Amino acid sequence: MKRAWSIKEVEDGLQLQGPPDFSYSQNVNYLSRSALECLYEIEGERVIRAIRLANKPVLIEISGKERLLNVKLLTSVAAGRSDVLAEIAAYVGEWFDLERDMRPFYELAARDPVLQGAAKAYAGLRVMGIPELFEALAWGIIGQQINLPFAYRLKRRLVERYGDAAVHGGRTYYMFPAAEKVADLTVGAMDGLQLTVKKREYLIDTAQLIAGGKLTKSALLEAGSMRQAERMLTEIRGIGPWTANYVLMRCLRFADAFPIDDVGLQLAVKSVLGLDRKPFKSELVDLSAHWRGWEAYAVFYLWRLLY
DNA sequence: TTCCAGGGTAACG
DNA sequence: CGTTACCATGGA
Repeated sequence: MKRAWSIKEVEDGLQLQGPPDFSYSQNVNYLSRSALECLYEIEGERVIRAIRLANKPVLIEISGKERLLNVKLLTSVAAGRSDVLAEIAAYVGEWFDLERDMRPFYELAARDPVLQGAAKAYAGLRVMGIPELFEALAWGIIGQQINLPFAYRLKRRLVERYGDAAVHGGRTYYMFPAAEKVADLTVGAMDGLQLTVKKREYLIDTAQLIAGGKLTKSALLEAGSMRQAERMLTEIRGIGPWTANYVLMRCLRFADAFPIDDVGLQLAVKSVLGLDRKPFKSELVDLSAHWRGWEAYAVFYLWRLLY
């Protein structure tokens, strides 16, 4: 199968050429949106993070310009360097959404009064992904019904207590905790994180499903349809429509995933349309009829107006 | 104190 | 199936 982007091995890592309608700086600007993020470090337009390969952290540093991404390998790899680089390329490709052809979205957005402003302002932005399923689900669960700065604080506490890390240049780079690690925790052990008891239960239950192989990305992708995958997720206690669609959007990359009940979406639409109240769900249903097939990108671009 | 934040469950028609 | 209480936690 032909990719819309290309991979080249170079001396210190990889050089990726992104697809059309991809802007490195737009996506890095998105990554910079919160100073509270704890899973990567941004310096100027360079991004450094640890990713999990064979359950061990490998450090990469990404830089780039326009459609180009340079991925520098900071961890020394003795054997199987090409295999490691291939896995890194796959991760970065998923993270930066390099596979998607976004032209249909931009055509649709240019004609849409709600989307056209954001689509123009952030042209080249992708739905930045969360490739690891447990990280995506956990981040969704953590973020339920709390404001974003607090959600970041909760994530940081969890990550610093249970996440594996790599040290480089005197700094510590954490990975999100492995599902296997959280699967073995108890509600009591998770005291002091400021997570509600319910959320702790949801996190542990979800971790156990993933660690036990009962919930996987491939099972969700092969569910047959987005609706089927959504059903698989919402059958899990603690994962409702919002969390399911959030994960389908950012991890499984369904372009038609749609967390319609999202407060951020409501606030963005309120702002764009100059309403004096949040839109009713029925209004969002009507507005989003124009977004069909691209709801996830519509939401992501609207969120970008806020954060 | 009240209201809100990138919701979810359970009970009830 | 759609509605409606009720829940949980910190911040403004």
